[in-house]
Amino acid sequence: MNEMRPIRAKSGTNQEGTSAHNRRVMIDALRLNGQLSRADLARATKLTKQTVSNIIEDLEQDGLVVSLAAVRNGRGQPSTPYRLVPDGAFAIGLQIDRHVTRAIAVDLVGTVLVRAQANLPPGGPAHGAKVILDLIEHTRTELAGIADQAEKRLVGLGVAMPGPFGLAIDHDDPWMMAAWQNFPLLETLAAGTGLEVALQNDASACATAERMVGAAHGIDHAVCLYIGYGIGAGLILNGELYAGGNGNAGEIGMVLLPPSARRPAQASLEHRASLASLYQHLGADPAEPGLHERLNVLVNKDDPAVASWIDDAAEELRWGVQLIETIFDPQTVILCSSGPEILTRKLFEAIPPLLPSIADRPDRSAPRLQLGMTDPWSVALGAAAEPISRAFDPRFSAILKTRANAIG
Amino acid sequence: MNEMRPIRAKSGTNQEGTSAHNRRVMIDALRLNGQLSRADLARATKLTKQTVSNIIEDLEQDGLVVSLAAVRNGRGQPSTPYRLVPDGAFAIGLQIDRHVTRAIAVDLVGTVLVRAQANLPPGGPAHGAKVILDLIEHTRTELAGIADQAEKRLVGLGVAMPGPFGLAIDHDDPWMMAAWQNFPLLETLAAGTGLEVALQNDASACATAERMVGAAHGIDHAVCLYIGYGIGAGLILNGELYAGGNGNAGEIGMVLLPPSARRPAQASLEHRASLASLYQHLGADPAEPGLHERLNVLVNKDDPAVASWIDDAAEELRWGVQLIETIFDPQTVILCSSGPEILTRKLFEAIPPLLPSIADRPDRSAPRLQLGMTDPWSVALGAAAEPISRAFDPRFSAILKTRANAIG
DNA sequence: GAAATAAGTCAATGCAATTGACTTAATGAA
DNA sequence: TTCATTAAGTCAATTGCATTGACTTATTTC
Repeated sequence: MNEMRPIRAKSGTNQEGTSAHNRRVMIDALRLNGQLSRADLARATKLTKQTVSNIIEDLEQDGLVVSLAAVRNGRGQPSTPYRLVPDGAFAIGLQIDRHVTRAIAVDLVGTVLVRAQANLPPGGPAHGAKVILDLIEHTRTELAGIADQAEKRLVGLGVAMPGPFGLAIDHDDPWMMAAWQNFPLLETLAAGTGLEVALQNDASACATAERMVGAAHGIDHAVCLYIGYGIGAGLILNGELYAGGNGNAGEIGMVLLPPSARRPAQASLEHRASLASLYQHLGADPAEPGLHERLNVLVNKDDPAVASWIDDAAEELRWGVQLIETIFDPQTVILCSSGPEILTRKLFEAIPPLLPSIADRPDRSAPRLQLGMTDPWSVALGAAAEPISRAFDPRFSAILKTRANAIG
Repeated sequence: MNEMRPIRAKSGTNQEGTSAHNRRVMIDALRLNGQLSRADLARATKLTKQTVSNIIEDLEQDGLVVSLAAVRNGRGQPSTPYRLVPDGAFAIGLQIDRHVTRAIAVDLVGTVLVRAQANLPPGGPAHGAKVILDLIEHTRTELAGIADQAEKRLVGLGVAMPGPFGLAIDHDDPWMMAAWQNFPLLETLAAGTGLEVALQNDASACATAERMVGAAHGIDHAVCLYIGYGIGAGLILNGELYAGGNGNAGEIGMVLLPPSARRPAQASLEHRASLASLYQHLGADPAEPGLHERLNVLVNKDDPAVASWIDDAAEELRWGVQLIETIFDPQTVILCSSGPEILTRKLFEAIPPLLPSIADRPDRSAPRLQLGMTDPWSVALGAAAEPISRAFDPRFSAILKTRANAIG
């Protein structure tokens, strides 16, 4: 056939794909249920006992699962439960923010083993790249000191930074977030660390974290409403993170208010409910050292300026929640923030009553809105969770062949 | 283990799943590329020539593909292209609207073979159910007259009706759309037809149609902005229709306008840009016989009332497009409507200039907004396309085991 | 004509899940 | 105590689909 035009098609699969999927399903089941016997796994995955036995044996050999003491459950031979081995795999997560960068090392079950932080000098990647590589190196060394075989079991490096990605940019700030986007960051990090590198925006990272160890654990349809310097939504759809056609899905902060709102043209949600808007409201410089702590104090003592911002922001977010519910029909919405915990909590408390929406249904199980992780490190945690998820979670792409065979 | 608490886990897979997936990949590739040789398929799917040969032989035996005349392409043995056989499978689609119901029969490639329509009497399912079953029966009979083996190759019945689904409802209209929702429609239809039945809302159906034979053909991230009696968005995410946690994702018409808009509380997009709003604007009764044609005439002669509605609606939709782009980051947005073609076209022309959004990127290929199918039957077509898609498109769920084995 | 190139087939192999019988270890009833 | 019952888990053989490597066929190029 005409070799000129590219042929569009999905990949096929083979027994390797089958096997890979089944291994992932086992790991996923153990992650969700804590501990399960081989018989449990066989029932839950609809595979045969024998198949499960083989796979579990394999996973045990690979150091990913271990057996626990046998338990009697009535008649019949006692079962031997298995659970995940935390030290079975590790990943490093990197958060790049405006003036700070954080690195985290996690294990297979999402426990944080190392935290490290560094200030990013103004001037963008020209100066920042080395700081980041050093930070990763430092994290990696610390991890190697704590966990045996950590290097061998390192599955990748996840990176989170503010989006959106890939746009033509006409303005920039002293920290040059825009410059970071044009910088070949992934390539630099891959070359500098020798690890597989993947990028997501900070709201997605938050959602990834919530899915591994937080409120979205085991939930297939959840949206994280993330309030950072900007605002974004991290989307868990069909049990997987959804990034959109260009990795920018969920940039809810850039939604313009409707034309009839009689607002200054092109006002966006971000303008009234992000930390940036709070800093502006307070007349604070986002780069001010110790701002986070000062903010913490202000919120604690019920500073009126902060309180009035909370009222305004909560009103906007109330609408944002309704928007998310209406558009995504998730099982739950999770509020996350990189701000001080108390601020997030107060914001969370100020949002109700929620507006009527399709989420207001009689058969709900999860709450419409819940508080997510309030740790400012949760974005970095999500960054670290991504490689773990990519390596071990069941997903369509994992069954597909990635390369053709020698013979054809 | 404790049998009491249910174990959450995904299904495993086996060789059946592999084989099923690979068959679907072949069909998908032929659908997307028109015609391909076995060698083409092997390269595109990354499977071996032999595997492809076996599968194609199977598919040919099953009457799903046929070979065409061999073509010479330079050196080497000429290749034998294959294409899908339209008569390889059929499906029936049913659209239930307020006062009318439509049925369509399509073949494997989405060609419409039968159209049938009936008025729905007021009074909801009590009276309507029989009308619908008769309409389906009629469509089926006609199809059997046209296509050989149609009954044997009928893969299912797709149903489309206005959402949202599953809410507690406190008001209703004479056509009792709400009553339809509480009625065990799927069960009734499954029992009455003996077919597999699936339900989607009308915006989703439109997206399904656009994906099979329209502007979303071969595009993995697309959103249909559908203007019917209400407004909705049909979501194609990662190449599959996304329905949300409860089948209500994309109910964009129910998005409330932000609080700061100084509007009557709880105004929604639907109030100004749906056909319902147009009927109200014109003081027309939606149930008026021949309304569609009258509207057609009005639009054609540039009726000022219609024109002013178009202006208003276009302004709202301009915002709606920006909202969709910002939230889903699709490759393209497709405007669909169940109204008269000219109305849809005028609306489409009135929407630009589009608002700035993340979709406004330097590396675009598809237009940000395009006109979809303007046929009022496209919802019914989408309903019919769903069973075809479910039976033949590659998707994650298709590889998973659905039942455990005898032995275990 | 002969070499090169590509499509497609043949027969054997490989591999992961399946099958059915079997073993082990508990409970509960006689 | 004994023995049937129930359930977990193993063993060895089988199945079924993709793969492998050699081979055939048909065309172009030199």
